[in-house]
Amino acid sequence: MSAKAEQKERSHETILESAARLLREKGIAGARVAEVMQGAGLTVGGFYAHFASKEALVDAALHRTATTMRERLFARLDEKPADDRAEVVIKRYVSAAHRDDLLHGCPLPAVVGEIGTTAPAHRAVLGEELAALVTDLEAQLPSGRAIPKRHLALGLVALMYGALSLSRALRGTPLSEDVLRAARAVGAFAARAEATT
Amino acid sequence: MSAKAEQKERSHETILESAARLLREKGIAGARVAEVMQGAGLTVGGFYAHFASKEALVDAALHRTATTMRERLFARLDEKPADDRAEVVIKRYVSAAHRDDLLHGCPLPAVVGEIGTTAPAHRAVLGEELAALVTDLEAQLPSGRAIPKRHLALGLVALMYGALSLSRALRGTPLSEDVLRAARAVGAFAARAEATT
DNA sequence: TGTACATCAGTGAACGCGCGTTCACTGATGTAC
DNA sequence: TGTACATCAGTGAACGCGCGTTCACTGATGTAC
Repeated sequence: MSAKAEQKERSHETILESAARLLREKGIAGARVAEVMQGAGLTVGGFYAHFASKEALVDAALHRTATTMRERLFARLDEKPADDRAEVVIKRYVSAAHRDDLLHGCPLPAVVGEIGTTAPAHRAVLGEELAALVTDLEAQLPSGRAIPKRHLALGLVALMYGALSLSRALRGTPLSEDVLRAARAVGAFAARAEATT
Repeated sequence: MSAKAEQKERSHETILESAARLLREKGIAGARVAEVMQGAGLTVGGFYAHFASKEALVDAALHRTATTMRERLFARLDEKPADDRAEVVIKRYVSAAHRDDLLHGCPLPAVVGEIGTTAPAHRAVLGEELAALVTDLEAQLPSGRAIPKRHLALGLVALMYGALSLSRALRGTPLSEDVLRAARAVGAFAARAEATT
């Protein structure tokens, strides 16, 4: 590949990384094209040689951030006892560290509300990434009885997302820690009790 | 009171109602001042005689919508057996009807993300309304053992909010119904199992 | 009761600002001969 | 190997548009005498 093409590919990557960071920090509307380009060390004008529109950028950044988040969430699980794995995932996701880690953390809290209201165009990516997350979590669940595995996984995802989302919105207030602690307790309880009931 | 003052009070109320509706439909940024006033049958210019700023309006509308939502959620619970009440609340909140009822429903899905990212000014109201919701739910929970009542209530609120939020964002796709069903199952399970374990 | 003035809820147009997108241009890299 | 032209990643300024907020004005209501 020519040096020119390599350069462009590098820029594309840098733009995506910058977008991913801003998306998690400021949401869809808050991640402005000019700021994304500035974060990539470039100027606004060049953006449209890399992406067809802001919408396309957001879709790409959402896919990217959701993927890296999933990788981190399910990393090195083989080191843990099989029965603990779901709980480990829950604890990793529902934690103060994850709440504060906007650089590598989950993008959902910053975008789900907007997708439900003013940015329905991103509904499809959201669906795909969520389904992937549910599938990954399902694989770590012990077989239960009262609730089908996939339902339990989906319910746990709703709990995890809800807790992180509220915790981020309440950052700096006591409730922010409380909701994490509470959700960890309820999540672990549901995952375990289901397995042994 | 003079007819003039009465007129102004009526307008104030109408503006708040219009804002409450738009806030649930379109979020904070999406609820534009001009549209709020138009929805109240007035023009933009008059707005600042009623509210100091858009921020003040949003705070007021958030308090209003959260309050009416809570009233509806906990209405006529005395008709239900004490042991079922928490589950009834969960089912009312985590339902397709509530997902689609933007006129009277919960404002949280539309605003929590923005408060966490671009609108931290509303963090205080969010905290107050959430605390009120948790307190109300806690009062309907049977006494459990493994998890303190308030923690269980807070965890259930995270689950309920998370499920409604995702369900609204995924409206029109199969996952939208699935997440409601899954969260109802997990919520009812946690509330019940906790009481009897 | 009537008249002259004051008040004030609401209007409509303008303000400054920031956004996504477009476009003529630049200069380094790549290609043809 | 050297020269002339083509390509194209990135620049910087402009575009149209919509937002929150301001403000001079209007006309119906309220008040003083």
